[in-house]
Amino acid sequence: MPRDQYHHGDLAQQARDTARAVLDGHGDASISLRALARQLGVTPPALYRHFSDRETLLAELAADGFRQLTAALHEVPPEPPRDALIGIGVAYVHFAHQHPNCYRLMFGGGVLPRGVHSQLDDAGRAAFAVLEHTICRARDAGYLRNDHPVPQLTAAAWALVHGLSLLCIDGHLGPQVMPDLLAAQLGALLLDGTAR
Amino acid sequence: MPRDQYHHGDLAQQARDTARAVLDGHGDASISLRALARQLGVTPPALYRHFSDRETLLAELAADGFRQLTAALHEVPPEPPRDALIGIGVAYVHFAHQHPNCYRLMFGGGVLPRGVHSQLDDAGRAAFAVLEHTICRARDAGYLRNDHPVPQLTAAAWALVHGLSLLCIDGHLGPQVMPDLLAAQLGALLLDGTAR
DNA sequence: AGTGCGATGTTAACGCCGTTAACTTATCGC
DNA sequence: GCGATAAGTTAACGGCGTTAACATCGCACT
Repeated sequence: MPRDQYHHGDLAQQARDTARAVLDGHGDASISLRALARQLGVTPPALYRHFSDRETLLAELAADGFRQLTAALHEVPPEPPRDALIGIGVAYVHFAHQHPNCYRLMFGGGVLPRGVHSQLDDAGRAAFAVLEHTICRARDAGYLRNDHPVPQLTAAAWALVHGLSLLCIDGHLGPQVMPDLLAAQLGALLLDGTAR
Repeated sequence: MPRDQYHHGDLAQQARDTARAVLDGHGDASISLRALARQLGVTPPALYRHFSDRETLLAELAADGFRQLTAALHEVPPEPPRDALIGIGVAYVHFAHQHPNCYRLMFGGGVLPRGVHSQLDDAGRAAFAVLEHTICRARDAGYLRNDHPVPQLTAAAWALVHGLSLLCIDGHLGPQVMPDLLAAQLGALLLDGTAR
């Protein structure tokens, strides 16, 4: 229990928390190490004792987001297959809608490179694995067509929920859409097909 | 035909071109007005005679991207409906794959706000209209189910191609995927359904 | 109890950025 | 020619990420 003077003991976590608040409120572009330091009553270089650079801090936030997402997906009941698949999709879009700026950071592409921050890559793969596992189970249970390879089915599902998440987040679908409902409807559409 | 001294006559277009090259090569984050001015042999404030700020320049690039995309979608043969729908999807993903950084700028969300740069909004709507129109035609021709509203079908199609584009661009689907082929396969999957 | 050392801060500085104000020069219509 | 205006310049402000060099705190060991 340190006195909050020189060593105030918890700078790393406080920095993460504050940065996360800024992220949620104003987006990753608004996260500035100098502003962060100011807000924490510390000089800018102090943060470099805990994060090798700004990008690493962002990567930690994104990895945390992936862990949250993974947890949310794990809460979806695994049976019956159809409900599990649609439930995963709804949970996915729901997460993105609840944490839009975090989601954009996680999947931004331009801002965080792959293959550099290993814990970020791992956390991302873990989230993906839940989706893939659900699809495998559904196919093994005979619910999905087996004339298409699993990676293709997975790509379709992921593309649909990922695209829907971003379109919702960015307001491209108009203001009054209800993401959870729409996710369920589009999930059903993918399962049943749009042609007649 | 100005001597390239004080007024070199074409700064605005040259700036757009150079910025576009930087965008394609290194992403929007690497576009710096100062570096741009340096590269064009001009002082930084000169650019402000032609662009009210950095964001406006980026918006012009993004709007140009939307116009390119719209043109590409218009080249897809409109018949028969199934081929038109899949063709639109393939062309869409193909564009994103060819101009990843431009596509990210167009749909980045965090970087360019809606409702601020009207020409950008217009260009975006025009691209969307092509997709929606194709779906309307297919439904009117009796090819698509009519127990779902058009906006829902449109959202499904758009979400799929948008999501697939970004997943490809960001390398989330592995290195050896072929975007055009995958787009055609997933398009068929959405039309025919994944359940059996 | 003293001491040395590593962890954790600080100060000062570098070079980059976007942007603005005030000024200068070129070009074009009359 | 000349005057308005378009298109450049110089100089400056404040913010940013990051680094090097230095200072201080607190714990582990003698």
